Amino acid sequence: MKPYNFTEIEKKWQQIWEEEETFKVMEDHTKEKDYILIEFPYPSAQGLHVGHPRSYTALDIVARKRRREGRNVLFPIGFDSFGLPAENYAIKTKIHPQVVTEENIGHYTRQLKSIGFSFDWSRCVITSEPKYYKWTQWIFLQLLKHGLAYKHKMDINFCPSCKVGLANEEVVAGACERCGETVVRREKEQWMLRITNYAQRLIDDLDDVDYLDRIKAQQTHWIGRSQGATVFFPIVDTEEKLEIYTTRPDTIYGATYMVMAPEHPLIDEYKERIKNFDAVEDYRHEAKHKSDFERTQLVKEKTGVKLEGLVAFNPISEEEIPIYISDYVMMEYGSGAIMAVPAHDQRDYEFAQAFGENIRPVVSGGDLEKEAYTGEGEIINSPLINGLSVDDAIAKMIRILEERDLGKETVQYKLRDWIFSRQRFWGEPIPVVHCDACGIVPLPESELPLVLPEVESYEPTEDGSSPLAKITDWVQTTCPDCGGPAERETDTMPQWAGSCWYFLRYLDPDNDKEFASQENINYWMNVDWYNGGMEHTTLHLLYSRFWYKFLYDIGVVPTKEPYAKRTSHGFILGEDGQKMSKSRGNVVNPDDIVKNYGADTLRIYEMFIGDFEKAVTWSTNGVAGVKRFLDRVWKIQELVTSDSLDYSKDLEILIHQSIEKVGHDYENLKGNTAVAQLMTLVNAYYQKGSITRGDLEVLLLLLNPVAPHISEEIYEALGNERQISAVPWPSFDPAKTVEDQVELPVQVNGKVRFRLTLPRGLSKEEVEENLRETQGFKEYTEDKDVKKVIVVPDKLISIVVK
RNA sequence: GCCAGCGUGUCGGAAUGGCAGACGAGGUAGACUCAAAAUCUAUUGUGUUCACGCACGUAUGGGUUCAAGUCCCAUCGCUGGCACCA
Repeated sequence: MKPYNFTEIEKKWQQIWEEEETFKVMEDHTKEKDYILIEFPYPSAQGLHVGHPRSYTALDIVARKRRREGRNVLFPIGFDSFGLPAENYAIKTKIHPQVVTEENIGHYTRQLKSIGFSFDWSRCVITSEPKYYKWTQWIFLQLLKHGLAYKHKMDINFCPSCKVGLANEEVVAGACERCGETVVRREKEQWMLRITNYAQRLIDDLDDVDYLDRIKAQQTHWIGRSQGATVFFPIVDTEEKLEIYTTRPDTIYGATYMVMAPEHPLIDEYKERIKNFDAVEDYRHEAKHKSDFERTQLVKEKTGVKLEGLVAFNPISEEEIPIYISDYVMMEYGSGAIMAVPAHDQRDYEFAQAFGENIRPVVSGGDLEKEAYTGEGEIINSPLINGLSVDDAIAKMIRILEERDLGKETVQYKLRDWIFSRQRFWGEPIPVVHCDACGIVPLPESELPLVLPEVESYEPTEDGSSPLAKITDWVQTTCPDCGGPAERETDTMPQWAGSCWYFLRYLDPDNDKEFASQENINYWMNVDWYNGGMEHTTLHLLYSRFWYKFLYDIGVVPTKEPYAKRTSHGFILGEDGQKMSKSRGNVVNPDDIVKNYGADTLRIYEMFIGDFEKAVTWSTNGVAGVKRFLDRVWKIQELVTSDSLDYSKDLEILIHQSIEKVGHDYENLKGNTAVAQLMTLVNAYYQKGSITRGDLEVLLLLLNPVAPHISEEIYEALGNERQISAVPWPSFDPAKTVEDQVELPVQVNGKVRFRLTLPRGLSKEEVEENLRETQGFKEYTEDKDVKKVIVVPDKLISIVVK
């Protein structure tokens, strides 16, 4: 017999699948569909990571299995090809990001094909292609039209050396990730998307989808809904009212001072009245130049400045109370100001201690000598609500505030609007112009796509604008509305834009009239199963749900949620248990595994390595073990001594069990135990020494989703005309998954003492009758009192004696 | 600090409340070989016994149960996420 030449076999089958378009999906809308989606990769210069095939294989298995169950399966692939690395590379080398991106996509494509995924390559989408991003721009224009995109001045992280705005992820320990320069805050006008309008729906609709609980929990937490009250505190001797948000209106009698964020606009408005404005300015300056990093590192020490000359009035306790500014209050949350209740909030407590402010308890309990008391208790020192519980007091105080027009019940979210512009080149141009006469004017749809112009250099400009700003003849244009001179927007969209809707483009990737035909959308949506990394839970996953809900609102998609089911895979760590990285030298290249062990070994190993959801450590020995398994599978061909398509009698039960278990495990991302079961089956075949053709074929049918090449090869060698990919998934007979006889362990006072073999299916009474006959029973109950006999039919017997 | 999850042999890991350690790796012994690799066979939680066996054993301490790795309470440790969010 020929040796197992995986290189040859894998090349052969990959070629067949490509030529025969085996996995091309048909728009046959009469069939039941399954839309199975993996997160499309960013085509990095490093090439595929061994982490990629883990989730791709798991879902490829599901796709391959479900096709064989007669479903119309869409399992597409594409590339999320806009992004920073290609641009940074371009700055260094002057090579157009497009060129690098194309090369990388070519590399990824070859790698992915070498692993034998059953993607429908004919539907490949690439987000940096104009025919794709035309529709990303189109969606942006719809958002703009519906008031969900707006420009807003705000502080961003800015690297003075690179002259570029940085995303939070690009700031490491307060410094620029690329050059190490200390990052400062700089005010810039940014495009924003009103994701906050959808906050409540993004929480509520999680009830209707099947996501892992931890994904739901993380999203809910990220959106961060809280319920409380807005209260207005008048500022003495002015018409002004300071608006605050609190979740504890019950403690308002304990509000002995107020704190505003350093950026609060009221400060400038009343600077004439603030006697120590210099000190205030110094503090504000300091706070502004503290990076987010420093701000959070200095959590312990409370700092601030009292505003001399401005005094607030607590409208419930009717006292005048001082106002401070402090950077522990954030401008971005609530209204940028708080009522400080030092007795019942730990931060306020610390601040009050540092500044000698009055700590007045209004809820009984705790020890205010040590810390603030945040628990339940009876309201005290609060004439209007004394004696109530916290919950009742909150409700009553909100009523009082509303009656007296001093405030109202309010819901707050931590979620902020999405900063949607980047001062970068390699992204979708934002398709609007700035016209002196008309303001911001969207491009008409007919002018889409607005394509990226050629630029000389990819460096940002002096003032931190996108390199597009330097292309004068591109920037200078005419206003689509008035025909007068206008300038194009030079910001581009963030990396996340293209991935917000790519799953819709797969449905109809070449359509140049619509982003996808309504017919196809109606047939394929929702995505039945979407798998991706946990790191995308609060960004990509949330953003794309937001866009999809918007598309639903404007009537172009039929469902409220894009993804019916979401699962997540764990990371693969290097052999040393550390994250794989070049500098650690622990990177495993999937190409090497394919070359030295074969794609099937890689695929099986990635499944066998451990619990799909957990982080796992790469093991070269483990890979070798899987290869040994496939060698054994290959050599099973020599064990076939009968051409019968029936299963061997003494293997029948194990085979039926395996069909059940392997199918179940594949569907539940338990590739590890599915593979273990296949190993058990193979071991049993060897144990028996001679098997039928039917025995081998059923093994191949089960093995095929995880190891498609070797299984097709052996199946063909057995003389089958059809490929396994066209053979229905095998079925099992539940009656044949169990033995006629069962061996029941007999526990005496919780310990297994002996066993009893009985026919399956006996009633409790029958089992007990049989039990009482046994030598063991007599032995263990001799001169003892049998308290209880518990029979779990076909499982176990438990005897309690005294 | 908060949220989610985890803790099982030498290692990766299995176990709808019902025989803990499936499957794999590694180790040990043997077969084949001049030898090695590969392959095959046996063995492999700890203690104790010549042995059948017996006792112990799923981070720690307690509890519920005829029965707990699994459920409950507390503690310790680890991982991921969030974090001066009022």
